[in-house]
Amino acid sequence: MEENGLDERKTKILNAIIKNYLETGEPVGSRTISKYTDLNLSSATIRNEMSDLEELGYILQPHTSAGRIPSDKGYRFYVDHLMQEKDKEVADMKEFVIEHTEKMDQVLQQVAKLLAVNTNYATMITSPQTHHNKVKFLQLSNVDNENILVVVVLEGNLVKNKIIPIEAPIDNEQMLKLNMLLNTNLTGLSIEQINLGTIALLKEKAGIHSKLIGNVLDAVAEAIGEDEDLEIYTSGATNILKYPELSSSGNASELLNAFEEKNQLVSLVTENLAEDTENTGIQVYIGNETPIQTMKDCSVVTATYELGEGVKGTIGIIGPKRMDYENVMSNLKNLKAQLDGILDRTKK
Amino acid sequence: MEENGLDERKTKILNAIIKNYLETGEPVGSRTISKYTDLNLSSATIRNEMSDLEELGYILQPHTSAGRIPSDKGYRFYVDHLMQEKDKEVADMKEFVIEHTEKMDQVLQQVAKLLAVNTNYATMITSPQTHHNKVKFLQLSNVDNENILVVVVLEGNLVKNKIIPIEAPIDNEQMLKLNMLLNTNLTGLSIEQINLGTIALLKEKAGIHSKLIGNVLDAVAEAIGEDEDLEIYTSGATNILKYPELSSSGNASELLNAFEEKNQLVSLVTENLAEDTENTGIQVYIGNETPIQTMKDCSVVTATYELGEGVKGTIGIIGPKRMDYENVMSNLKNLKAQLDGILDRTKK
DNA sequence: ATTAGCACTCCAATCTGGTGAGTGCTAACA
DNA sequence: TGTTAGCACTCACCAGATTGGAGTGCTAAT
Repeated sequence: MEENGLDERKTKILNAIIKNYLETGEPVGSRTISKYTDLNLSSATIRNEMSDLEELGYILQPHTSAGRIPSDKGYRFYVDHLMQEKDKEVADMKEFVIEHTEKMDQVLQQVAKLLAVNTNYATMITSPQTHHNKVKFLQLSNVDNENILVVVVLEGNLVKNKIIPIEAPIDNEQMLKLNMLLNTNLTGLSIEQINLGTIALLKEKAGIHSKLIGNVLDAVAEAIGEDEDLEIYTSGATNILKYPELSSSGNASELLNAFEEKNQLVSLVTENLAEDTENTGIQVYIGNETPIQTMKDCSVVTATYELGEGVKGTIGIIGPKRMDYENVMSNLKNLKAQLDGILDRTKK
Repeated sequence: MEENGLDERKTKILNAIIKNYLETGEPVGSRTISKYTDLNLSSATIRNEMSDLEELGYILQPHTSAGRIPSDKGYRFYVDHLMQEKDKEVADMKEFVIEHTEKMDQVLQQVAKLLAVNTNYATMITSPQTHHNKVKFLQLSNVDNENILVVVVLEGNLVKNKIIPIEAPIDNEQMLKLNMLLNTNLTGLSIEQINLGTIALLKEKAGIHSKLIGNVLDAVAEAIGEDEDLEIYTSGATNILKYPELSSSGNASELLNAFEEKNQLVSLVTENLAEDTENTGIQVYIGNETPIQTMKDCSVVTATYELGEGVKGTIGIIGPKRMDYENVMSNLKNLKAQLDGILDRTKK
C-alpha cells in the first residue's frame, strides 16, 4: 500500500475525511479531523498532512479557505482499500416480495423499489437474459380458416405464442401430423441448434406444407427472440432530487430523463456483463468512470445476478458520489444471493 | 354570457390578460394590455376594469403592486368560452408511429412520447380496456407429466396462456375429448356469460375429469382477467421541471413520483371514463378540479379514445395551469381520431 | 365615461459590512 | 526533525440598507 504515497497516518486521515464527508456532505476541515480521530494531533499537523493528500490527488478544495472533499481518486481508494462492508440483515425482503407479487415483472419492479427505499438512491434492475433457451414443447392449432396458432413452451415453462396466417385450411389429421413432426424434431433444441439441416429435413418431411413449416419456424425464432428484448425496471429516480449536488447542478433533468428513457441505461448492463468482475460480481463506477456520460457526477454500483446456466441480469444503484458505499454494497451482495431463490419460486 | 357579469369589453380584456400570461408566465400589468389590444384605452381605464375583474374572481394579484394573473375561474372561463382551437396538422404521427413500432405496448409508449415532445408537457396513456372479451378458441395440451398447458384465444386474436399442474397424466384421446367439450360449450361466450350453469354442465360431461375442468376454468378466468390490469405508459415527466411554478414549489418531487409510481394516475383514468364528457370526449381539470390531489397546481387534460365496442383507453396531459390549452386540445383531438386506425394495424 | 397625474407599495437586484470557518505560513518547541 | 501555537489572510454566507422599476389606486380634470 506504500506505493500510493500514503503512510499509515495519511491513510487514517483520508479515511476520517471521507467518512465524515459521507455523513455530512459538507467540506471537512482540519480541526474536525483533529478532534474526530483518536490519533492525537493538532489541527496544524492535520493541515500539513491534508496539504500532502491534496497534492497526491486524493482530496480537493472546492475553493480556498474551505474544507476538503474527497476526489474521485479518493473515493476509489476508499472503496478499494478502506471501507468494510456491513453485514446487514435483509432477510425480510424475500417474504415481502413473494407475498406481494406473482409475476416476474412485478417481482423485479418490487425488488427495484425495495432497494430504492432501503438505500435512498435510484435503482434499476433488468429482466434476466436467457441466451440458451431450449424448446420443450410446440403446438399448432386451427384458430379459424385464415389463421393458425403457434404455441412454444421453452425450458422453464416460459410460454410464447404467435398467430400466423395460412393460405388454405388444414384439416385436423394433417395438423396432428405436423405437430408430431415438429415435436419429435425440435424438442430439446435451442435456437442456435435449429440449423439449416434441421429445417431442410423438416420441410422435406412436411411435403406440401413445407412453406407453412417455414413460417412456423420463423414464428418460433421470433417468439424465442422476443425474450431477448431487455426489460429495465427502475425505481426511486426521484431520490436524485434529495441530493443537492445532483439536483441543483441543472442536469438533474437529464439524469431523470435517463431513467425515464430507459434505453440509456442499457450501456450499464452491457458494460456490467462484459467486465464480469472477478471476485464479488459487484462493480463500482465513480464519477467519470461510469459508462453513461450523463452520470459523470454520480457513482454507480452494479451487480450481476445469476439464475444458473448463464441466465443473467443486472442490478444497478445510482446515487451521488458521496454514496453510502458500505450499505449499498452489502445490500447488493445480499440481494444477489437471495434473488435466484425468489425468482425461482414465482410463476413466469 | 352576460350573466357572468362580463360585458364585451371585460371579456376582451380578460382574454388579453390570459393570452399574455400564457405566453410569458409573468403577471401582466395594465400598461401592457393598453398597448397589446386594439381597443384604444389608456392604462388607467384598464386598471379600473381589471379591478372589477378581480372582484369578480377571474384574475388575482400575487401581491400588491404586481400585475394580475388568471385565477382558476379565469382559466375555466377561457377554456369554456374564449379559446379557439387551432386545427394543427399532425398527420405525420401515424406514419412515424407505425414505422418505428410493432407491438401494442410500444405503440402506446411511442404515442405518449410523441405527445410529450409535441406539447412539452408530461403525458400518459393507458392500454385499451376490454371489458367484453369473448372466448374464440380454447386448447389444452400435455406439456409433461405434471403439467398441462391451457391456451385461450379471445376475440380479436388476443392470446393468453396458463400452465396448470395435474394430478395424473391424461392420454391423448381423453385430451381430445376435453378440448372438444370445452370448445363446443365455451366458444363465443364472454367471461360474464360463463355462469354456474355452464360450469355444472361441463363438469358433469367431463366425468372423472370434472376437477380438472374446474381448474381449467379458473385458469381461463384468470387469463381473461389479466387483461384488465391496466398498463399506464408515461412520457416527458421531466418536462415538469421546465415550469418554475411547478418545479420550484418543492412538490416537484411528489409530482415526478406520481409518474414513477403510476398507480396514482389510475384515478385519472376512472374519473375520465366515468364522466364521459358529452360532446368532445375531452375533459379539462384546472387546479383543484383535478382528481389527483398531488396535481392541484397543475392543469390536467384527458381524452378517451375508443377502438369500437366499448374498448376504451385514456390519454392525459399534465402541465402547469398556464398550459397552452389550444395546442393541447387540438393535439388530443387529432390524436384521438387517429388512434384507432393506428392500433388496428398493429399486431397485438 | 375616460384619462392624466401623482403618491404609494412592493419586489428584486445590488451593495455593504460583519462573522466564522478554514487555510498557509512561520517560528517556537520537544 | 516532527509537532504545535499563533497569526494573517481568504472566502462564503448572512443580514440590513439602498435603489430602481413596475404596477396599482385614487383624485381631479377633460
